[in-house]
Amino acid sequence: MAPCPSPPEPETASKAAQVRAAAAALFLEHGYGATSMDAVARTAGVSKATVYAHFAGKAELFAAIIADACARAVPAPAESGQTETESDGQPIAETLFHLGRVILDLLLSPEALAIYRVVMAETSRFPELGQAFYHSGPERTLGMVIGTLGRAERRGQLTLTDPQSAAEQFLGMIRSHYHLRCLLGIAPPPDPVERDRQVRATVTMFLRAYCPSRSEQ
Amino acid sequence: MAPCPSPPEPETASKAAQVRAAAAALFLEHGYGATSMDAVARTAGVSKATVYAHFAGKAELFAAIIADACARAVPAPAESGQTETESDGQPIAETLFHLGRVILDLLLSPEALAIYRVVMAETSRFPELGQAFYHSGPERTLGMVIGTLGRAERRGQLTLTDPQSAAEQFLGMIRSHYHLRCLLGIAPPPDPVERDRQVRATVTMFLRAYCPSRSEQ
DNA sequence: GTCTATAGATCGATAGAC
DNA sequence: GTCTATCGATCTATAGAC
Repeated sequence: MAPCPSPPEPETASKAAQVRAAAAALFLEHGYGATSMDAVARTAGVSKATVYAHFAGKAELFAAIIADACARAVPAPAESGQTETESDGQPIAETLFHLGRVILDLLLSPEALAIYRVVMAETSRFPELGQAFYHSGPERTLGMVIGTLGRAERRGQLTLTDPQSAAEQFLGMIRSHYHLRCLLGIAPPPDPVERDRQVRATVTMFLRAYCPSRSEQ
Repeated sequence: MAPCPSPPEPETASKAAQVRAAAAALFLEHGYGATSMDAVARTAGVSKATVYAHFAGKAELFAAIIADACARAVPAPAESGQTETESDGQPIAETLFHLGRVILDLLLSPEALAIYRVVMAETSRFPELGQAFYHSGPERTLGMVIGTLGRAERRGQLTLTDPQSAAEQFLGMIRSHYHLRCLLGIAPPPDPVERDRQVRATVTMFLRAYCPSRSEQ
């Protein structure tokens, strides 16, 4: 029988991928200092020498894993909800509610919370990671909100003095205390009903300040 | 000559205080995992055995230092600006501006940023620290804002459906992206002029939504 | 590339003299 | 209480066989 080039073993892919998966799980759960290369190798089911054959060291492995996590956890919902939901006939309240709900779900996802915690903790040791995360995460989200607010303003649905400032206000209210409470481990992420209530309150307040015709709320 | 009970040596106080000071500086700058007991002892100018004579272990030392930092960095400005600034004759815009400015300065202080980073990073290993920090920090700040908004509402300066929700919105906008950017090390804390502009924009937006008579803005 | 085995350094914590 | 000296464990990283 011919040798099978890709064995259907528990190794889902190459050894490098196993190492990446194990390192991602451990780094995001326990942080940089509390994760040892021994634990990475053991979790990945390979030897430590194999880990060092694919990554130059612990710092490089950490940087690669965090960069991966940033690129993977963010942009998927970032582009959605922009073309379909946001149409001319859509009330601005509905547009903002959907946008805010998507962003809140993203912020409160376990992966995003883990990335926030780890990147904040290691900004002094890995300054470039904070930059990379900010550009691929919060900054892109902010740009998305600015775009939505700007288009709504051109449609006459909003009256803004500064779209950037209004977008930061909107995002700040969406995060509110929930993001902080979850990052500190005070309480588990709220259920969908509570998230709806939170986003609804934000949109209502936002429109009271920036909507010329108050009929939508 | 009589023996001097408190020598005017570089040791500012007792050895225990030296250890606390050194541990606070190292833990808040480098985090829990990257700070060794050797480094604490060396920085404090004492031997490692002395450190262990005053604290049972690294975890206990860390918990003591963080609890100290929480109690010290927060309540000083927490009670100010409540009785003096907030009088019946004061316009609500001025009250909110002063309150927001104090809170923003507190959030962006290097000590507060360090505490946020360290506590968030170690929530899995020290869950009680997240609770302690939240109660002595963000929760107290939130209560202060709720109190101010409630009193303003009773004076007829504001019309709120829910003071708690409005306070969280106010705090979220005050934090905005500055707190996040500083936590991630993207940019240094903004200068006083920029902070004024940020708080002013927040208060203006807040009053457009919640102030029945719009004459103040 | 992948393994076993280990070097070399550092960690948290302690023993014993004073 | 404070010191010096050190233990045992663990860490990052590598050498050498296959």
